[in-house]
Amino acid sequence: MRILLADDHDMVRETISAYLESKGDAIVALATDIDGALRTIRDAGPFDLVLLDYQMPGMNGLVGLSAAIEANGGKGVAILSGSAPAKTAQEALKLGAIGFIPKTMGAQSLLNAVRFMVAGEVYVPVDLMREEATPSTHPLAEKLSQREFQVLEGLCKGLANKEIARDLDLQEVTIKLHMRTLCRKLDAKNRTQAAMAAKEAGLF
Amino acid sequence: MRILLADDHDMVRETISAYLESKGDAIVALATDIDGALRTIRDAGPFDLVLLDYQMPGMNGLVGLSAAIEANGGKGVAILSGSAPAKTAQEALKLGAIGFIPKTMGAQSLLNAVRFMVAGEVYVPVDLMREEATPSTHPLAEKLSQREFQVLEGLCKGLANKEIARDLDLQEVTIKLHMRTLCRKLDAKNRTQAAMAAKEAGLF
DNA sequence: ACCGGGCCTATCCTTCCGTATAGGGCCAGT
DNA sequence: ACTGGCCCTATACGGAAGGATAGGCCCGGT
Repeated sequence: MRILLADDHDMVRETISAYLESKGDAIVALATDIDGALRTIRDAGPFDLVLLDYQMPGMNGLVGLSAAIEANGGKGVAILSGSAPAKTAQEALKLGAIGFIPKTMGAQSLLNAVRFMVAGEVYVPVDLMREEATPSTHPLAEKLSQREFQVLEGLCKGLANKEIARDLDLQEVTIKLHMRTLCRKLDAKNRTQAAMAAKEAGLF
Repeated sequence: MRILLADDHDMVRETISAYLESKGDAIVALATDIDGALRTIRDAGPFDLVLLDYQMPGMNGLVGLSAAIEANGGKGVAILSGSAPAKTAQEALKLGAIGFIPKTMGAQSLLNAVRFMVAGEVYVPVDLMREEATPSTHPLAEKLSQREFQVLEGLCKGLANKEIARDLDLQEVTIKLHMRTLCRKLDAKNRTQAAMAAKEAGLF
């Protein structure tokens, strides 16, 4: 099977490709960014499977994914992600990805998943499906109430209290209240620190 | 040579260890977090080299590094990092790390570096040294002046304009000025969005 | 029945943020 | 010599953020 692996980390790219080639019977082409990946797809024809790192130069969000899917003409494209926000996985699948693979997955499992996807099946790890069933369950987010979580989400978009209030159909003062408890719980001095803490924890 | 590799991403951990064991003549022990790494070091005696992922459960910042260095009694401990802020590398070395390895490095280079460090030498990639010489050189940061960069750094710590002004020995108004141009350049509506953008870009 | 916790709202006040306007100094390229 | 970019400062104002205090609603546990 012919596979294209695109990841900007040389080490990750080379070791994973070496693994797939030795343990699996794969022929692996490599790319370091979206542009390189798209070029390789066009030059070397469609691959049985294209693996795209989620965090890579060029593919802001998932815009690069659509381009790759189109370029690879029918055959599968999957997303490879280090810190998987679960929500991203759903969006990727909605855009037509054939799979979503967190790097927390084992190497042998990766190989199995790759074979599965090459066969045309859609692969999603059970962890993410479970996480979809029980909406949140995040180590840091467990301390927060639902409201506080919503407010934090607005905060991380850089919204003002008034805007968050409008979005949630509440009064501005209420947002301020939540913001204060939020800052306490996240051990932050102000909204910016709270936002950074949330970002650091991988929420949003 | 006996090596301990600690990384919370199963895939990365297993493929890299497979590479080191097949291409290099290494015996690789594995751990998924700091606690596991420390336990393994104590149980299985000191390793010729310990490789710690920078972003891993338990090791907030570099506090886990010191513990590992102490536990490994004299023999080397190195940091493995995905997004290398260069400054972190210097701090790691200051704390007694024997090396700093960005994952953007090739697999063969990793092997060379590992052999080098096992021999007792301190390894740092030239990229980082160069980056130290020419302070910044960041894709997004190239648009920013030095001052703006400093202000952004303070912002990302969650500091108030007044505090940033004190740190840089400037007037608060000046900070406000930079903050405004900063927001324009980062395409942000306010300081929070600017901070998130910086975080997103991997600065700090 | 009572209490506590989460939630929403209100008023008041201080401080900080964001913006505008208007200077001056420094240095590099034209 | 002039322009333009970067840097610093000053004054001023409206609005937002942050904090304190106080009250009411609903629900689950004692």
